[in-house]
Amino acid sequence: MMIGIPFVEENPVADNDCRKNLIAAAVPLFAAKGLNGVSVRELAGAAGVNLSMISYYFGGKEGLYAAVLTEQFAILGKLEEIEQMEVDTLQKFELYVRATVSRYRSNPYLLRFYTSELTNPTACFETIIKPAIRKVVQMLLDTFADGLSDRKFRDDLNPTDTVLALAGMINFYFLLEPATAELVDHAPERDEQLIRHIMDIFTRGVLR
Amino acid sequence: MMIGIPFVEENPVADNDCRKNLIAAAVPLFAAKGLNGVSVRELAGAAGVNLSMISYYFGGKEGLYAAVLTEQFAILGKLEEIEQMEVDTLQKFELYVRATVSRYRSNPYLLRFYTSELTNPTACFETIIKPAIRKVVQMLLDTFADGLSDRKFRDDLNPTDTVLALAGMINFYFLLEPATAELVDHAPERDEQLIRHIMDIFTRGVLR
DNA sequence: GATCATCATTCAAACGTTTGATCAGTTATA
DNA sequence: TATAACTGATCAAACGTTTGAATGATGATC
Repeated sequence: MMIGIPFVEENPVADNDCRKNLIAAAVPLFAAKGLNGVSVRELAGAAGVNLSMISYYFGGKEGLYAAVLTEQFAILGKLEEIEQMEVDTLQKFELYVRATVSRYRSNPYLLRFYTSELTNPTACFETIIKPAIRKVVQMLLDTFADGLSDRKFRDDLNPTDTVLALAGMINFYFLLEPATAELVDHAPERDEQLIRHIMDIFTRGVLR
Repeated sequence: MMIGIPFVEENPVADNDCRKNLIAAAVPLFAAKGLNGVSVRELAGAAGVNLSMISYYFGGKEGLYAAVLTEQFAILGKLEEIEQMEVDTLQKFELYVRATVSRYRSNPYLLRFYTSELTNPTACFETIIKPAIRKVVQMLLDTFADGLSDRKFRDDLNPTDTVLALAGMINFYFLLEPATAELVDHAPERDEQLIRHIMDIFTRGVLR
């Protein structure tokens, strides 16, 4: 009988191919079809392992999904460091935009999980996604407050409207890609121009 | 034997309670859990009709889903009229933002279908969602071109970056609501302020 | 050094349940 | 009475999970 989920190595000493392969194969599948859109047989088949390994290592399909999301969202923690950096307040916003772009470029599946959980939340939403997002928004709000107290930013703007506007400009660009691929050039080569334009609009909007 | 889908009244002369109830019940369920997250029994139960009515009226679960999406996205067609209106170019953008806000307020499920299809596209994506989105983006691009040729807008901005920035600001605000409800005030009473701030940032960004 | 017990791991097979779809049959309508 | 609307029962297929056996490596015991 299966009692619990077996040990999880913190240090990657033991490779655990089976476990590793399952997560690697699950990422693109869950990202494309969602938790309910993929079967355990499809997951096991793509990973090249026996389907009972999902229950063995993750306690079930939802456990594997949670493991995937945990791995995907770990990278969001890096954003918190931005506020502590010793650069101009406005440059912190640009760092956020740049970090967001490079995150989506280096991990093409993150945004799918992000919006999938926002739209059709699973059990993971409250435990993993919501806290991660709130940390980022809080960081942006604090950064805005810094710029306000330094008398760099206009004081007639609502902080949340402002930072969500910035986050919206950059996130929505990537979200819309599947629908506007033929209409809009989403090539990575254009990222620098995109960042400049977004920061341009934002800067004119918030500066005194 | 079931041969095909029965007649679909264009004019709502016959009420067709069964069909109507199914769509009405399916909207919140599909919006919350996605196509694969709801069973036909759950749908029929919520509508208070027999399970086989789904196949009878819509040819199956996916048919009901398509009917829901068609109904939800029909309202997007209204946006096309904006470009033809005889108002200032910048005011057209504000009309777009206002229409978007009021659309999400009057139909709280639309955004879920919108982003759900963008993230985990079903068969409906290519036929219903993609064309609808592209029409809106095209309308915004044309509006921007008008402002450019009138020498009202800066000519050093990329049109697509600009209009997607505007669309992102307003859409992302609603998308993020489930995650930031405790952090950000999303009350409809604040909508007017939100619109003003977004248009404020956008106007400063694009005007010469 | 050989034997044994123990352990995590992996497997094929089967589990019971739920799925979406369909059927023949019944009621309602016109 | 003919057609449309609807019902309860039933279907095969797919679902996620569990089972018990097989495997191979590890360490202790004699």
